[in-house]
Amino acid sequence: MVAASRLDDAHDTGGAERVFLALRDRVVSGELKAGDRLPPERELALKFNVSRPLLREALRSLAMLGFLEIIQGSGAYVRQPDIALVSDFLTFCMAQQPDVLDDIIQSRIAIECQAIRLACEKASEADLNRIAASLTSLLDTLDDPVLGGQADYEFHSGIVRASHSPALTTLYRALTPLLMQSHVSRRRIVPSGIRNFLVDAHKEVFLSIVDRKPDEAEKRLREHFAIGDEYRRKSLIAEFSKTSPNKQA
Amino acid sequence: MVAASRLDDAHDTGGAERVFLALRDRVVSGELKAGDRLPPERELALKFNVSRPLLREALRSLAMLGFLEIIQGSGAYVRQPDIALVSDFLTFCMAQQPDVLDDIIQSRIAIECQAIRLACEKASEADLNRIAASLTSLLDTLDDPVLGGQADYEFHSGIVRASHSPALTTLYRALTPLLMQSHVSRRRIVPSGIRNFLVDAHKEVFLSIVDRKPDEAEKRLREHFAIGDEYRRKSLIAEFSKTSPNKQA
DNA sequence: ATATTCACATTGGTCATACCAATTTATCCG
DNA sequence: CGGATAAATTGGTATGACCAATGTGAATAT
Repeated sequence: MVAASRLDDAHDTGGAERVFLALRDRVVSGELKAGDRLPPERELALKFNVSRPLLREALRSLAMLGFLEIIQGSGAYVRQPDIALVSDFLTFCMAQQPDVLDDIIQSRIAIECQAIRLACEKASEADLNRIAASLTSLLDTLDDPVLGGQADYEFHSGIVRASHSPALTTLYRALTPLLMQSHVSRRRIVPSGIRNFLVDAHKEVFLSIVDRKPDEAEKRLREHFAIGDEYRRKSLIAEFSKTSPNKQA
Repeated sequence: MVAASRLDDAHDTGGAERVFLALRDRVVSGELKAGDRLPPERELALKFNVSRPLLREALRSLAMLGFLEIIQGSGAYVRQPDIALVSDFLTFCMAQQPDVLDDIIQSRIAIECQAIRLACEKASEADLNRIAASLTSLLDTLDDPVLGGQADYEFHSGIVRASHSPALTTLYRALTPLLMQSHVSRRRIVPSGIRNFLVDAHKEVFLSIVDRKPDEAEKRLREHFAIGDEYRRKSLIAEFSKTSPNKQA
């Protein structure tokens, strides 16, 4: 009842799909746990009353979805699907829609703002230490756009992790690849003179967590995002008016 | 560079996977647009230097992932993958982790709180009308747990939709199946005397959007969620102390 | 001339079988 | 007992054939 979608419409799906669904359900229902080995193909083919090529279509599909790992000579093993696949797929789905790259930041703000509130409640000593460490490396990598971007990411993902919310963490991880695209490029255009200001913003956010003040923390985080957004607009306008100083209606 | 994951590790992947990746990349790169028909299987098999069963393993996998729709007698057509598949997968990934069902609500709060801020900026007349309509049907279905839950969902998804953020909307849609599980059941335990109070909370949230006051809107929405959460706790405790009045350490 | 129908070509769906390659297991020899 | 080798197991691939659904176009009836 959980995993539905179009796949299980009453439609007498073809043989391959029938097998695919049967095996998939056995995995999602927990009947097949991670690490379990499936029976040999020839045996499974008999059990499902299909030929081996058909059965293999189903197995291969499950493997591509990350439900199975198939090892030649050994067998097919159930495995925990990796969030990275969701991420890929999500990336693709969103990439199809126009202007999503500019919009994806909204998901990020959403998750982080909720995460930081939870972090104010639940952050452990270790969480705070980790975030503090990323703050330090943020300071140390001010001049390196790549390392700096990485430190920045670790700071923010540290907040999400400190929320101790698996759902938020999972979502954030799924969005990370998409975020990366607009992330590094954004940092590249930040005027060098203002970097200290950005660092201060990070510090303030961090301190609000330490002080366990959710409202303040979220407020500061939102300001941090807003400022970044403002810079992006400004530099976009600057770039734009440089090439075509008229077009702005 | 976008969609990476383990699939394209240097590994000289097997033939089927090779074909799978080649075709998948042609889709994600836009070389194959939605609606395009692939060459016949026999022809493709030749082009990739694989046998038809092998090629079919790849095609079937793509179909299961939602990249293709295969129609007997007609052909294989590229199609826009459906978010519902992401949803399924996300559902499964999260379901594997313990206590996620209680935690998924955090994702919901995150998205809606960000969405409501955007909605305050961008909500159109039509958006407001839609939300208002769901408020009305919320009033009309106070006694029906199913219809009431549906109206409730329409109210909240209306807010998300009013944000005009494709990213938030997509994510919300992906989470919906998971939300549904804890949604209806929660409504069922709301004491009937307090329903008017809940309706008022919805009204206040709505009015804040109409007034275009993001901070107020988010605050009220958070209160709305907090109250729901409180009810849930109370009824859980009540249920708990009924069956085993001691165990609480 | 147009519409309907029917036969044929195209294309995916399925099967059976054979053989190759990697792994695992059993066996044998030291 | 342990390592090496052979046999069995298991996935990987190929070929060819036939069925079923669809699409196409020609022949026919109106």
